[in-house]
Amino acid sequence: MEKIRVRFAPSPTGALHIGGVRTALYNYLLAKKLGGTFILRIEDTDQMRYVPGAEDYIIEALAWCGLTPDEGPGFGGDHGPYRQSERKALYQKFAQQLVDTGHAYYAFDTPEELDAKRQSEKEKGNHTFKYDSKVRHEMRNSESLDATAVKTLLDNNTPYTIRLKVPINEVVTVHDQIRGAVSFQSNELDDKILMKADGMPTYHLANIVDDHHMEITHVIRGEEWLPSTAHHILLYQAFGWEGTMPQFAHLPLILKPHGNGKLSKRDGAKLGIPVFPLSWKGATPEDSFEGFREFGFDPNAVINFLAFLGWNPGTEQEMFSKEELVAAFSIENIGKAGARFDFDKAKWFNQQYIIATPNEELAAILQPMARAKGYDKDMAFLTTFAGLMKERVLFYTDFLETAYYFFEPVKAYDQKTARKKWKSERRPFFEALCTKLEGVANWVGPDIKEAIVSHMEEGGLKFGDVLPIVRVGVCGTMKGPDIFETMQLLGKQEVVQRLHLAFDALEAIAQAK
RNA sequence: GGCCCGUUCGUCUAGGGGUUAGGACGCAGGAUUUUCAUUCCUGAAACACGGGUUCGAUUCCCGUACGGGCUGCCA
Repeated sequence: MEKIRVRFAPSPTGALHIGGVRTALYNYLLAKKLGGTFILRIEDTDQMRYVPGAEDYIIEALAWCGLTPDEGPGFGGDHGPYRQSERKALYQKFAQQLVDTGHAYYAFDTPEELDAKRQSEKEKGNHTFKYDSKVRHEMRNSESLDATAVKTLLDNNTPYTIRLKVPINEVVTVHDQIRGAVSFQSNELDDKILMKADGMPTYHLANIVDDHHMEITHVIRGEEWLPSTAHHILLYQAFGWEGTMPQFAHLPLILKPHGNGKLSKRDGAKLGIPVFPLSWKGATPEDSFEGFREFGFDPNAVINFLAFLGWNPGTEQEMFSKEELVAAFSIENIGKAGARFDFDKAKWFNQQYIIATPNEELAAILQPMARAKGYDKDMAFLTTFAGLMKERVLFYTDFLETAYYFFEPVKAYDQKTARKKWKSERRPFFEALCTKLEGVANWVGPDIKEAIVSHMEEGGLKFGDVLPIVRVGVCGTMKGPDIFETMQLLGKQEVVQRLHLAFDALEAIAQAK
């Protein structure tokens, strides 16, 4: 059997949406599972919407997710170039071929004329104007005009588009791998523009020409493309390429967490959740977004989460490494209905990944983040720290934010604990505790605990009287890892120093009430 | 409006003519942990509706409703 070839073909019009990442993922997964080739193709045929930097973003986002293309711009491959703007001549040649064989025609209607037509039809109460087989003879094109008129227009360099001449009274059937047979009446199909007046092809033409020349075997893309697939099949037929036409699989869309419609970039800003893999700095603040990476997500968790938005393995396993996803993936297990973006589930996946990651790896991830914050701690410290904290964080960023007190002095003390637990008359007891701690020869958790417990018993106090003060004194908060382990990591000098400082602060809070 | 796709707990979903309709997230309660979290246990929670077909439909068919997509010289 021939090796499969799939492509991910984004348009560089801005940041790559998380839905696009999922499309890339499914393509990648299928390619890897079948030992095929995963191709990246940049569909930059719209000069108006082109955004500089978007292509770099796409490549960096795929790299972060571990979805490295086998072929693509900058990745090599012998089916290039992989940017559509660099394949213009090819599209022009094939568009011309279609005109010559009677499958397409020149259309001289200007955008203004078309707008006016749409407007007048609307005012007449008709349905939306459609440029199709029923009206093309009323328009200005090489179907309605005689040959000499057309030649004159062409000789005078009149701007024109090339439109697909959709045949009449045919049924076009898409055999979708996910949805089965989907049929369209050709009479319902409009004469899609194939070549724009600026000499660039539209998606439809470029897509078919490229998929054919790049020998694509499976087209896996969003459901929004299902309606135009009928046109695509017509194009394959017009070119005589039906024999090598790829298989189609149209993916269900990713929907908003709440309310109607598909997930949009606005939802990210509105709900304070990431909808892009990486942060994106657009021209305006409204066009700038925080990404999953900057939010503190592990890319493998994002991949795992995304894989389950529209697909499932058919078993009850939920945690999948990329390799396991490759092994388990199949088009048959892709769902048909749109899936809501569930950020709580994404958080859960990330938490599970962090817990499952070895402490040393966590430390390596944390080190650059710590340095950026000016925290200068070695790998041994960070490794122990990671082990202490990993079961109580959701994101990588949480490590250094909620547990900042491992790196710098306590900024604030928990008011409630201070008021409830601090007793002025016990100050001598706690001062003595510090002295006792200074005497601990082997500064390790169990010995620290023993020192505190024995001092507590001598003073006739209970755990509830002593530990909250120690914890808040050292950490400022009642939340955190085992206090004795924490004290060990922080070191004797630091702990004793913090405790002395804390007694004053706690006293002040208690007095203030 | 037209065309196309879809519909199982709040969410992601498994299942499939006869099941106590399964799992996960989230939620509630409990155990462990003298903090928080983790972990474990328990619980509430679903087959959109109406007709068929059938001995029997959540499962098959048809409608309806609802949701989604497309309807650009965007992709």
